[in-house]
Amino acid sequence: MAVELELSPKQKRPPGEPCCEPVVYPDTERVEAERMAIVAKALGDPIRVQLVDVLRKHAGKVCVCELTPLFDVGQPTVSHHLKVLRDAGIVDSERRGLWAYYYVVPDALKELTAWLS
Amino acid sequence: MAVELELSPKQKRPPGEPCCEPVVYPDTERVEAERMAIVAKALGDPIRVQLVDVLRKHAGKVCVCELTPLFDVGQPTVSHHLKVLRDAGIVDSERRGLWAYYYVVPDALKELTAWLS
DNA sequence: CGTATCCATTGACAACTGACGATTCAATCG
DNA sequence: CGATTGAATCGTCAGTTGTCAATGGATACG
Repeated sequence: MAVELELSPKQKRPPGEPCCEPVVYPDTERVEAERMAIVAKALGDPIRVQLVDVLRKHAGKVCVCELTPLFDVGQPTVSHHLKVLRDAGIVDSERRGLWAYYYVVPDALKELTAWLS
Repeated sequence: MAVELELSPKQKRPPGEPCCEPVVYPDTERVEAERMAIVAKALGDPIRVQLVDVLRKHAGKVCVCELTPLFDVGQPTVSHHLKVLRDAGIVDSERRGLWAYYYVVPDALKELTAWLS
């Protein structure tokens, strides 16, 4: 890894000129990067990482009342974190009677995983 | 996917008792979740995602002066984003003369990728 | 009906973020 | 030396985030 690349001038450039010519950047990447960032940002909190972890390990729908006592924060805060995950499309919920069941949206993390690899 | 799981009571619970018994949560997960969140948080910005993308595609060390013109933000802001990535252990830099070269730390994204899969 | 329960929402607050302009620092060149 | 350049740092500012206490809404039970 860490292959040495020969890039641009990099040495003895006459003053008055800019350093390097800008690397072209495909515009399609920009939209893709935005999606990655949204998902990654939603995972940028330990509680939300654990929430996703629990939901995945249960491989089904989990009641909020089971998630709340897992953390040292109040119920509204857990509800807030679940909303962040839902807004990012990572999880979704289903109300059944008095309870709300959350589950990981299949393939929601697929794109980010693919990009990371 | 989305297997239905039989969980706890969930129906006709006598008032006065808590809803569900809390699910046990291994403490080792907590430290792991913290590391995931740190990396994910660092990737939670489109510019930083693109920075990592460019650095990876170049498969080597890239001068900051080549990165700056790629974005619609000033040089100090790009420098700030690079610092965030470096603090998260995702990239590292090497100064050679007047220029700074950045590169993706090998296996820096390995743990997050493994967790996502 | 009234009450209890689960969950979401609101408002408030301190802390953090991303952006900029200005400055600083180190290294190179004349 | 003095001037220039690449890059980092500093201050500042608006916007966002994580948390809580309090409230609200819907459903179930008696």
